[in-house]
Amino acid sequence: MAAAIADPVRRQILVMLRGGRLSAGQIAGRFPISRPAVSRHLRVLRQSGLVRDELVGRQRLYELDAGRFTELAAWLAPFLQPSDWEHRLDALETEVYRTRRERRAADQTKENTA
Amino acid sequence: MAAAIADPVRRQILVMLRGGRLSAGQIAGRFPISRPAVSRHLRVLRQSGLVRDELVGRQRLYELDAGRFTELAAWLAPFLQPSDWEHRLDALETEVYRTRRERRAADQTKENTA
DNA sequence: AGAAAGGGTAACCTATTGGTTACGCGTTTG
DNA sequence: CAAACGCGTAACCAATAGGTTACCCTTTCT
Repeated sequence: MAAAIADPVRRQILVMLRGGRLSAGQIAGRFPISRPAVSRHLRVLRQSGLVRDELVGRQRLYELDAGRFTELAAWLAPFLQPSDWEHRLDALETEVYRTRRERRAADQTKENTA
Repeated sequence: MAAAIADPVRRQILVMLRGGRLSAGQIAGRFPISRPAVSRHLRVLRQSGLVRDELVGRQRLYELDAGRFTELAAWLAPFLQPSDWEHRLDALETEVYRTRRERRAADQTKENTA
């Protein structure tokens, strides 16, 4: 799976898919290489599990599979320093951190009820 | 740099180095492949910047270079879901999170003083 | 039904990679 | 100072990866 992100074209594809689902043709159209070449990159990504595909009519739509990225992050995490995590925390302060506290509070309530 | 972690031997080496500095010979000794083969993997890791080396007498000691892992994490982060970060937060609750809050408090104090 | 569109697979070629053995060079040791 | 140690590099070889063109299947349009 780590080998899947080794190739620059495949990394590009992953970044593109962050913007939403794309068909094979749309993806291939954005690269200077031939369509079959892109098709094989897509196969590698599929087999690595980083990407999922669905057939819709005569086209095949691709989208990210978030689960696998979590595995990558899990492997990477032990190499990171605490300060790295702090930066992430800063970035997500308003997003995650608050909702997290809110759910905490909710859980507290439940515990008291139970 | 992403290509550096594509190879399983190199990933193994990185994991080994998490335990501290190791000489080239110590690293090579833990693999079934020949020493020159390992030596070239080490060169790839060196050139990728994930690893630093220092010559000590007639041996060459290797250690992780944390900075590059941060870059990897930065690339990976946009692919992760908020829930992933929450898990990390749980794992680091006592480590980072508390000291973070403590420093926050300290900064607050400074602001009031200034 | 036939033509066109979307897209994967096969066969093929070249460049890269990862392994091996042979070798060279600086550092330690007897 | 010579022998031994630690380790990188060079030359070579087989396997893999990534590109290309040619081909085939399925779905849509007329």
